Amino acid sequence: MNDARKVINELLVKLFNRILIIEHEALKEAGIPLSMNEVHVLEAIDDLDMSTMSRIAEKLHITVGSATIAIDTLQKKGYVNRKRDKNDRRRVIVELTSDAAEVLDVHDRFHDEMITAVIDDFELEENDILIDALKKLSDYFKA
Amino acid sequence: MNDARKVINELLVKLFNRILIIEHEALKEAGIPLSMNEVHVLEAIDDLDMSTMSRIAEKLHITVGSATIAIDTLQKKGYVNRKRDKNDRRRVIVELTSDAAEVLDVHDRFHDEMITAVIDDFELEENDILIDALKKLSDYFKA
DNA sequence: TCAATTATTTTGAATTTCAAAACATATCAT
DNA sequence: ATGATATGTTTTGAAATTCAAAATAATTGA
Repeated sequence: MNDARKVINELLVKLFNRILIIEHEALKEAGIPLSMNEVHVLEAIDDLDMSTMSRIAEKLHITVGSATIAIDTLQKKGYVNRKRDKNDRRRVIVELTSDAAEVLDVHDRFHDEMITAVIDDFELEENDILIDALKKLSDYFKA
Repeated sequence: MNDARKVINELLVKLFNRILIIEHEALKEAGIPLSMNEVHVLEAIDDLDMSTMSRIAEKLHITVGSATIAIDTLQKKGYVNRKRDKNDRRRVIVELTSDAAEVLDVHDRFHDEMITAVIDDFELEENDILIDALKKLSDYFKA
């Protein structure tokens, strides 16, 4: 296996786990009682237009039953509220509280710093090549 | 936020999860009764020289108690064996069975195909730039 | 209106996680 | 060599996380 393959594999296998662990420890130190899994639920809700239980479950690739339980504990912890959709009372809309917005802000800033650290040194042309490669990687998994 | 930042962030936030989901579904379809978490335990054991409980726990950033339980279920499923270290009988050495080796082979081939898909199109010079960028990303998290 | 569909929750079982206590073995100092 | 301390693993109890399947509730369409 040549150097390129080794480095890319190392990246895929280990880097992402390392990021998750670092983020998890940052939450712990900040006294935020959330797992990374729970932060990902908050992110999903933030991304969705109408964050119903089934859309949240679909986005996170979990069952709706699992979503119910995830939202239960986030609600107990004060990071989300449930409300019924007025047009279709079967639906539950999940909303983020201001506490959740704060957590997501911190999370966004973390990602921002991380990216800055990586791309600040690059020339514009090198940036293009990097983006090309990452897009290719990303596209490979969309298929 | 410019295009480079967006793509890199997208990659970090979503690509890894997508890979895990795809790998998990591949295991399911192959009838292998393991979660990705459990595969990562097998990988850790494979990587370690002397795979004692505490080394496995350290490598995976979990407590030794959690490692005990993880190894218990992998043992029940027939993917690992325990044996006592003869020089220090406090230590438990965990060994992979041939079933585990098979799972890791499939996992390795999956990663190989993935990498091939990404780098096949690149010129050698572009490869160097890509590796540079990925190393920078990786180094940032080693600190 | 009544059956079928859609949305969510509940249930029961298995895994995963932690911290702290319990247990076993080894090492070090006296 | 023996008693204290350190090291390695398991056990315990509690909370999260996951799934599949059953139960409940509301809507839609014939």
